[in-house]
Amino acid sequence: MKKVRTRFAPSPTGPLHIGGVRTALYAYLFAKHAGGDFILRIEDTDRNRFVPGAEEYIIESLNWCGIIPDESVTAGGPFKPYRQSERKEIYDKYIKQLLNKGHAYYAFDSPTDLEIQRRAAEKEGRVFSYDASVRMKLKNSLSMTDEETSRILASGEDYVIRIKVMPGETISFDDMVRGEVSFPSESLDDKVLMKSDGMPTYHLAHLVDDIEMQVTHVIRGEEWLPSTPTHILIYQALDLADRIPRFAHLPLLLKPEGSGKLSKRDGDRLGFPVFPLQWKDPVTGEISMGFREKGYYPEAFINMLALLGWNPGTEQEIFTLNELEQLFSIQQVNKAGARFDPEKAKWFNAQWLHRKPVNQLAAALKKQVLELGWHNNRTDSYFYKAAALLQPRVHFEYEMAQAGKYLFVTPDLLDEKVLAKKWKEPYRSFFTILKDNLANQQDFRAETIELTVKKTAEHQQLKPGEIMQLMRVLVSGQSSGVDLFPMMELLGSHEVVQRIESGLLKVKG
RNA sequence: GGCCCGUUCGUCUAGGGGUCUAGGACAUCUCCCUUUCACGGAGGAAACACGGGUUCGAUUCCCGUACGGGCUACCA
Repeated sequence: MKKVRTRFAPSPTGPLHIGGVRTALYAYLFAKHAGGDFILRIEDTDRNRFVPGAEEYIIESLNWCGIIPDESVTAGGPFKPYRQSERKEIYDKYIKQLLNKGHAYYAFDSPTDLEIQRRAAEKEGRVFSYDASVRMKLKNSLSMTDEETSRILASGEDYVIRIKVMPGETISFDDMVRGEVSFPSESLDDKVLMKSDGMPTYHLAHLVDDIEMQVTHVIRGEEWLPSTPTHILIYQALDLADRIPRFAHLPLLLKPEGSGKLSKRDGDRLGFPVFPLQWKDPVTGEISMGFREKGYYPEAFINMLALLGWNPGTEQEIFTLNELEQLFSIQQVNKAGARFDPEKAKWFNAQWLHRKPVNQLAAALKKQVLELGWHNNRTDSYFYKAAALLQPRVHFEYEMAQAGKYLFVTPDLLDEKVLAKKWKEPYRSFFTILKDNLANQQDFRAETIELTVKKTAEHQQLKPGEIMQLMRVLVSGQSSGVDLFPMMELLGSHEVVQRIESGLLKVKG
């Protein structure tokens, strides 16, 4: 049994979209589940679309997600180089083989020639396709004599090399997520294998590399499904039919609303990231937000992505990368496209935050509070307790300081709505008495505070329910927040008494 | 247009001939807990696109239709 090897092969044309990250994740999980290797290969055969910084961005993104390749440009490996632009000679060898066997041919049609063909076809309501039905009428080594071909080649004129697809065949293969898929060869065109600049196209390069790098399973997006039969034909032409990898074509990620696949525009329009990391366009300087910068944990991010199109068949929803590696199976991948739901993404982050150790949150909270300049003399124990109170009520770490502002700063405004609705002037004397009772209380713990409050209320013939909300507003300024009595304990007797005192002054009679 | 792929609650999905009165999660609504607020818990509303077959029986299999998506570049 051959060792399982999968790869993720992005092209460095910009930031990695979350659909791409998911593809990488599935390819990684598939390999790891089988105890195999995961390779990162950079497909940079198109010089025109190369974007500086994109390759580094891709590597950093995967790294942030914890998707660590066994072999890559940075990690090296037995099949280096892992950048296609550095593997030109290898492709040339394969091209020559195809040419020699008559499976590929030279084509001299200029881009303008082809454009004319397309227009003409369009006029007749057809779509031009460079295939067996027209190739003998075009300028190529099949329609010309060998002498002519040699002469043009020698003259240095631009040419491309195309695969010669024979009509009348049915190409079928067994896709791991879709099952048996088949195509008539007439529906295929003579795809360009080598461009006029001497670089191979994706179709040739990826296939050669997959063979050379001993890739066993090709896991990629659904957009590649229509070109897969051409790839199979190339394998066959190369006498590599017995080494064709298994294919798995993943469904696409769709927009949260409307139709079509998820794009950068959707993120901008609806206010959520579509990229793992923030990206600054080197040309326009435009900045696109990233999940990392939006406060998402990488664990939550990949957890969410993993469930977008895959499901283990149980009711568990929170998984570590490790668990995913153990449970992942390509048979459980859905066939239909999945809409990305930004709301559920937030929920995943909250779930992970609720599971974080409190001291991690305490450290984050401390940093935020210090940055805001709210208080710098709080003890670490204070931050720990504050973080513990805040933990269940936030979705992101960065929300903590603002959500618990009253734990650090005396409120200057009290919630008017609650006051208007619940305040009655007779309560003033109650709070005055309560304040004194609290001031005299030796043991200022949540339970004893609660007892004091209830006893005092009882003495004044008040129901605790009447004054609880008002007490919260007096102490925190807000109508909602962390557990009231633990909050008072944390603030301490002196602070609480002062806040009630100054709060009462702010309440209009 | 052509080729290919898909279609279970608003969204992510489980289930794949009878156990489906179609399960879970997000969002939404109600209630409970907390005489506060969240977390949490309980419950409600909410789906097998449609039409034909096959079958004793179809959400599940087959065929059509509709709808959605992808591809149709010397881009990947």
